[in-house]
Order: sequence, then C-alpha cells, then structure tokens
Amino acid sequence: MTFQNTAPDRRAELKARYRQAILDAADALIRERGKPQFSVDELAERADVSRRTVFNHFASLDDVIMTTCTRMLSATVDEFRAATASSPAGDGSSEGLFDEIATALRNIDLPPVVAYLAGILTAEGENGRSQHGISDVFTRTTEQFSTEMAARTNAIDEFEVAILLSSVMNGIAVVSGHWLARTGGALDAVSRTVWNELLDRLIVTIRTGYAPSH
Amino acid sequence: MTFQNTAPDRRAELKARYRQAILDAADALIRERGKPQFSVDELAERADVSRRTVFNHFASLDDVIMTTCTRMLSATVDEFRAATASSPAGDGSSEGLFDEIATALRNIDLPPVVAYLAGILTAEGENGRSQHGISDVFTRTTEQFSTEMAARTNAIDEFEVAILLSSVMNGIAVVSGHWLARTGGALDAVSRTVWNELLDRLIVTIRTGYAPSH
DNA sequence: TGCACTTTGTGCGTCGTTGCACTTAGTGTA
DNA sequence: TACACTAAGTGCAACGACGCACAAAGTGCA
Repeated sequence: MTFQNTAPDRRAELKARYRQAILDAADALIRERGKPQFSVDELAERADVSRRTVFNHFASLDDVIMTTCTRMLSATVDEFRAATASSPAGDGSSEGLFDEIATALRNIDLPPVVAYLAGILTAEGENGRSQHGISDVFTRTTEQFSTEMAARTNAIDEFEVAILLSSVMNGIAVVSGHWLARTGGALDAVSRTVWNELLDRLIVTIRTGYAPSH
Repeated sequence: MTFQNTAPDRRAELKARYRQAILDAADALIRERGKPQFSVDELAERADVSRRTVFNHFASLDDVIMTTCTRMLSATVDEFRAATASSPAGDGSSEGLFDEIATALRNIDLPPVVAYLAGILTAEGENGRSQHGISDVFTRTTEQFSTEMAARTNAIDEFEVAILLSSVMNGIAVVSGHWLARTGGALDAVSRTVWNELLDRLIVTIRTGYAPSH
C-alpha cells in the first residue's frame, strides 16, 4: 500500500489556510486602524498572498470585511453560548432563560466587539455607496443564534425565545449606540463602567417591561 | 500603471520557501536523532509539504541530506571567513596567514559541526550502498574556500595557500576522528577540553612541521 | 525460497496561486 | 473640461504543489 503522509486533502487545507491568512490580515488591519482603511494591495501584502488570490477567495474588499465581521460575531456568540450553556438552563420558564442571558451578558466582554463593529459602521457612512452590509450580518447572526437557542432550551416556546433574544439584541444595539456616543469607543476603566451601567438599565427595563404598572 | 504589491517574483520566492522548509526539516530531524534516520513521508510531514514536492526539489533523500551538509559547511566557512577577515590579514607571509587561521580555528565552535557530520558519516557506513556523498561535499567546500582565501590574501602564492588550507582541513579531519573516538561526539565541557587539546597539538605540529630538526 | 509489506522514486493529470494585461471608476490638478 | 494617476475587479495563461497510481527495491517472516 502506498500511503500518503498528510491528511486526506492537503490541497483543501492549503486553500483554507490562504483564505484564513487574508481574513486574519484584514482583521489585524481593522484593529490597528480602527476601521477598514486599506487597499487590496496592502491587504494582500499583509496576508503574504498575491493580490489576485484575494479576489479568488472573495468577491470584493467589502466581502472580505463582511466576512471578518461574521467571524468576530460568531466568536462572540460562541462565548455567549458557552456562558449560558454552563448554567443549569433554568427551570424551563422564560424568566429562567432571561436570567441566564442577563448573567451571560454581564460576564462577556462586549465593548471591544462593539468598538470593532463601530469602526466599520462609521467607515460605511463616510462615502456615498452602501458598503459592507454589516447590519445584514448582524441580523443574520441574531436569527441564527435565536433558532439555535430555542432548540437548546427545549422546555419553552420557540416564539418566546425568539422575541426575548431579538429584544435583547436590539437592546444591545441601543446600548452600543449610547455607549459609543458617550465614550467614543474607548476601552478604559471609565468606559467599562459606563457600559456596565447602561447594560444594567437595559436588563432591568426588559425584565420589568415598559409598562409594569398595568 | 497597475502595480503589484509584492516583490518582483513572488512565485520564485514561494518555491524557495518550500525548498527551505524541506531543508530545515531535514536539518532538525538529523539533529534530533543524531543521524539521518527518517522516511520521505516523515520529512514531508515535518516540512509541512507534500511528499511529491520533496522529489520536485531534490533528486533523492540523499540529495536532501547532502544539501543539508553543504549548508552547514557553508555556514561554518562563513564563520571562519569572518573570523579571519577581522584580523589585519597578516603581513602577507605564510606565517602570518597561518597564525590567522590558527586563531580562527580556536575561536570557532567546531565540535557541534563535527558531531553533526559524524552522524551522517556513521549512517553512511551502516548499510551497503554508498550514500549521501558527504566526503565529496567536504572536499568541494574545502577547494572552494581555498581558492577564495587565496584571492583575498593577495600577497602570497596561491599554491602556498592551497597547501596550507588543505593541510589544515586534513588535520581537522584527523582531529575530528580522534575526538569522536574519545568522546563519542558528546558536547559537554570535558569533550570540549579534549577538542581544544587535540586542536592545539594539530596547530603546533603543522607550525613546526614533521621534521623540524632537519 | 516465497510472500506480504514498506519505502523510494517517477509519470502525469489536477488544482489553486500567481503574473499580467485590461477595463472601469474615482480623485486631484492644470 | 482634459489629463494623469490610483485603485478595484476580471480574464487568461503559466507555473508549481499536489494526489495518485505504479514500478522497483529492500526487509521481515514463515
């Protein structure tokens, strides 16, 4: 038997590696500059890849950036999932689920993510044409996570979960906006305090509802 | 003008990088095991390269190993060259040149190189067919270095330099043999002392000649 | 000796990166 | 407006790594 030394498909692995290099390079550049401000040439050089290869893997520069966002959101969702999965998943009531989510939200370090996405959103508005489509990415990720969450917490209604999660996500977006307006996306101790404060208010509001007296 | 981001020829650079990876892997494996005892599959995996690629760059496993030796010898020669070049090149006499070389020999850390080559030579003898051709590499490197040395030290006869250098190289080979027999190629303090002692005797012998009383 | 198995080295087709010319479009400048 | 320049994105051919089948030779074992 003539056996090969490598895993089944080295070619596919190499391809994935090149793709990964491009994404990593884009990610690094965005973090360094606070927003996606670089040419394809720059990106290719940073990724140690030919300029042409960038367009072999991605339809456009915006595509690269959008994919970078997706990755970042996915990582955050993973973190969130792990945080909620570790708790005993409540008693099956929607109150139990809410507490779970609230706790996870407090435990996860969201400001860096918000700052990252904010940089891209800002750049999106700077020139005329609509770019990146980061809102789409955000929405899609939310929906995906919502259905997954519903499947995991088998006790309660799927609709209940969907409404709760979308409510939370929407709230996070509002919190992010305010936080950015007040701190400029800085990541120091003060801005963290601001973030925690806003997050607390969000959680309280969602818990008690908008018209609790009725 | 449409300009490319990379250096003139990225393709050539990649090719060289693959070749380098193979040589580095071979070098590492030889050092780890004391001798070239590994299959092409192993080498390829270590180099993070397809098995086929090894044979695209080298005619055989022996070729890889031989090239590794050449590299190692080249590095040593570079070190030697640097050591002799730093001194004022003597007064042009062959005595001055000899002192230069003797000093350089004492300053360079040769035992690791000797141990490295010894491992390959040992493996060469273990099975029937002649392998590697490391002696050829050694001889060729010596000659090349000799002519180069002659060109640099312009004052004295080229023949003089050739005879001196080949004498020294031959002596080093003898010293190496004795050193290996007495220390087994170990690289501890004791074996270093043995090396220095043998080297001193070599230098004295060459300096004074084999029949100084005549 | 016969047989199974491993490893070396080769031939050849496939695939993905690369290089390059080219089109399109945005921007600055005279 | 005209012109130069920069950058995005595409089409296409070439190059080299890769996968695989295969022959040849070595090795261990019954």
